[in-house]
Amino acid sequence: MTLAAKPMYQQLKDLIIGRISSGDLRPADRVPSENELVEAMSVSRMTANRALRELTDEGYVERVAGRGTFVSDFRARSHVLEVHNIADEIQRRGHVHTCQVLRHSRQHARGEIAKALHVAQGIDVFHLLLVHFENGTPIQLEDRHIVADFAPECLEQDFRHVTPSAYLSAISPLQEAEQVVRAAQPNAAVRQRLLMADDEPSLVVIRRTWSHGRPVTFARLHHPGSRYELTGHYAPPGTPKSTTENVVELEKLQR
Amino acid sequence: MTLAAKPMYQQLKDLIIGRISSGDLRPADRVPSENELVEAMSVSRMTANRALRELTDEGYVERVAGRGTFVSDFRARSHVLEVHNIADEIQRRGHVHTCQVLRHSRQHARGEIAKALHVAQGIDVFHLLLVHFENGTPIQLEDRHIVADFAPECLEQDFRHVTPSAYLSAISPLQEAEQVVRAAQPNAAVRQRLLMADDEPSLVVIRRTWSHGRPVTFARLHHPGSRYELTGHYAPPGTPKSTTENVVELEKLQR
DNA sequence: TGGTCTAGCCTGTATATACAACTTGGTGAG
DNA sequence: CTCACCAAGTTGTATATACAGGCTAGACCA
Repeated sequence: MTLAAKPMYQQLKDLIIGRISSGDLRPADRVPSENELVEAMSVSRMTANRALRELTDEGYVERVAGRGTFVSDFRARSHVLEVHNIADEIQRRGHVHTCQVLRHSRQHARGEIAKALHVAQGIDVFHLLLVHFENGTPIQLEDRHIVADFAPECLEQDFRHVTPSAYLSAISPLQEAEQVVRAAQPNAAVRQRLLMADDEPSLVVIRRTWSHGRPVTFARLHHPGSRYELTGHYAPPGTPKSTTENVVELEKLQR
Repeated sequence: MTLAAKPMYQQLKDLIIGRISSGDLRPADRVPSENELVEAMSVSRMTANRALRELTDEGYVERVAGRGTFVSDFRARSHVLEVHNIADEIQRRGHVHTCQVLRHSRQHARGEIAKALHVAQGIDVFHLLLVHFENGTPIQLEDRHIVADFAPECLEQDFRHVTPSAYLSAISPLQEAEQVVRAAQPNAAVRQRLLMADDEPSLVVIRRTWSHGRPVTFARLHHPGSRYELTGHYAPPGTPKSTTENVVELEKLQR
């Protein structure tokens, strides 16, 4: 915590980000114009301009000269979410996503899970075990733990139609993520759920996601090696006009 | 191509990026101060400030109040390179990197390679086959093709001490990369080179890199699944002060 | 009714100016 | 010689102002 007052342009940014995070401003909603901020916040237009311009660079809002400033579509901003939501990826390929819920329960965190989520042993967590299908073929086994007090309504949720990552990001913006990718030999249970051949390796993504400074969910995502791959594209920072192209986007391809 | 003149702040950015790319300004070199730009370019200080501030956000330069503006360490800007260079990763862990050159030849591009590199069949390419060791244990089999006219001195290079990616980025900044990560079952040759168990899967990274708008190198990087993983960290755009934390950094962990 | 035009709002950029905070090098006092 | 201090240069922020250009709704005309 710094004691120094934040600069005004940052206060404006925080204000608007707060209204977006809280749901007060939703995607496509109109954000106050520069002149409205000038009057409401008693700042100069250049200061309001800087705040809105940086929010544009960071992907929170989009601006159209002559019309105004509007909250971005969430997916445009949160690459982390884009990575998360396998349903969207499948849909983007024009395929059909279905999901089978194998487990959906409340447990006490222990061992590795408690450690990964930075909670004490025995704290309540939800455990989800789902299989995601693309056009009827199993493509991902999702083994996820969620800190219970972050998502108290979790047990009421029907995860066949809203993926856990979409559900979690609706509760609160997922702000940071850490992931590990490895090749592994799945055990028999995983192999059976994903209809994998005996000698087929799996691609495992282990991902831990933070919200408001604390880890809230820990997921192991198993994929059949013959049917799944991660692709990434790296562009240099700055050259294109939009910063949304500056960040790695990871999406999987099939076929 | 837009016919409209670029805005002045963008011209300033392009100017400075050009001086960095050309080597005229090297890491830690001092960039002209705002007031120097004001005099030299006949712009207002706010315009120079915007140019330098955005270059800071994009990782090209670092600014210190009272001292000046300095070209960033290259590694801080070019995450693509950071991903490339396995020798650096190993060294960062305090381990010893060694390298064995299995093949180092000039070939005619054909089939998949020609297609990936966007060159006609039969065009000259260099082929490299290297094994990278970490503390004496093989950790990566690098199977790389390089467009010959991009790196004409390639055959003279000793890749035991300078990795191909370091060599290539020294020739010209690698500006764009595309990669695919998959789990695979390596063939016997790969398995033998990497000292892998019979049933051990491999993590394969296939990477294609662009410079000045054309693909210049195509690499298949095989890793033993039990000894290698890719880790990534995603932070939200904007919240921290440094943009270097906003971009994915991929590095591998061992043990 | 249907089309055109314009006033008004909005963003995008640029300039001139001002003050605060930080860093460095030199100056002067002890 | 050493320490304290100050001046100059630098970045960081903020304001007031100006003009160009995109967009839209409503006025206006045929």
